[in-house]
Amino acid sequence: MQTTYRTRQRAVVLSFLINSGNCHTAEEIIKALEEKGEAVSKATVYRSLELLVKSGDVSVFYSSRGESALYRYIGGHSDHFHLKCTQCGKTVCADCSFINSMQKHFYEHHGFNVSRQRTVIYGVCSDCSAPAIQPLSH
Amino acid sequence: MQTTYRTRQRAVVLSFLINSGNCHTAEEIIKALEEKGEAVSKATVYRSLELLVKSGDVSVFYSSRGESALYRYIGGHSDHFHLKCTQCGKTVCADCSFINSMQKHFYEHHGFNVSRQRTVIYGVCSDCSAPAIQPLSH
DNA sequence: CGGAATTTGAAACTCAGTATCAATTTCAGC
DNA sequence: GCTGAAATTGATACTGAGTTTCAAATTCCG
Repeated sequence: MQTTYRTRQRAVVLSFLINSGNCHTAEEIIKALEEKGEAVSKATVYRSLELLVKSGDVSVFYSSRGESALYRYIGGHSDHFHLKCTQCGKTVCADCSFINSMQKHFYEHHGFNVSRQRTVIYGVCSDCSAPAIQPLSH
Repeated sequence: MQTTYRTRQRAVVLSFLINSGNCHTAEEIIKALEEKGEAVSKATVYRSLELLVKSGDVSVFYSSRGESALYRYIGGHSDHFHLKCTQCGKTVCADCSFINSMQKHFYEHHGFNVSRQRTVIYGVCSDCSAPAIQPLSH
């Protein structure tokens, strides 16, 4: 299925993500478009996002249950992982070359082709590490 | 808060996970206990799981939204990541020393203390990759 | 233009997980 | 072993992100 952006609604959702460049929940997008006077219904926003993810223009990433999925424009090529702090909930993007080694390792030793866009690394960020830094657990 | 297992319900949930050794959704646990005649209410199963996760005996892992969280007994020491295939949905546990390097990298370069139990690596498994690829065994 | 096919939006629905609260169980002190 | 405070349970109601439904609107294409 070829994704086309021939409707106002899809174009508006896509361009919102392109202009922002950041991660957004579906609800954020709905609200933002409403405020811009470019209202698009909930159902249509979800449907558009699904298409955009399928076409590779946008990445989804699911953190914990109870938190909404985050959508982000990647224009078909993304190079980062998400680091999510389990204490404060903040999400940071890690853009660095170590990721290549990781990808290589999992491919060569586990036959597993890592998806950079979808992977989430959980842990505790530096801000939340207690004064007396806990030793690496387990 | 010290986690104690002084109630029948918590003990039953824990021992179910210990005996199984596998990942289970909360609903699976509820149903299984019912069938064993050891019924524990939904609310209590969720509460017990939360305690068990806090105490480190059990790990949760959230895959995509729309799929339930998976709980698994880890007895306080787990050394693996979850590799989840975005095509067939299968989840594999990767237990290997490379994980130490990863943990070290994210700690040293990003100040981020990676949680092995909670992290999910997404990608495409060898079964779903193009025909010819065979992983090196590990 | 005109009819078929696609897309939209409002509203109802789903369902994993959470909150509520009265009833039950456990615990600590006696 | 008894007793009252504290913790825990379970039935049920609730929540909220995401999905489904279906009639109305829009787009496509000959």
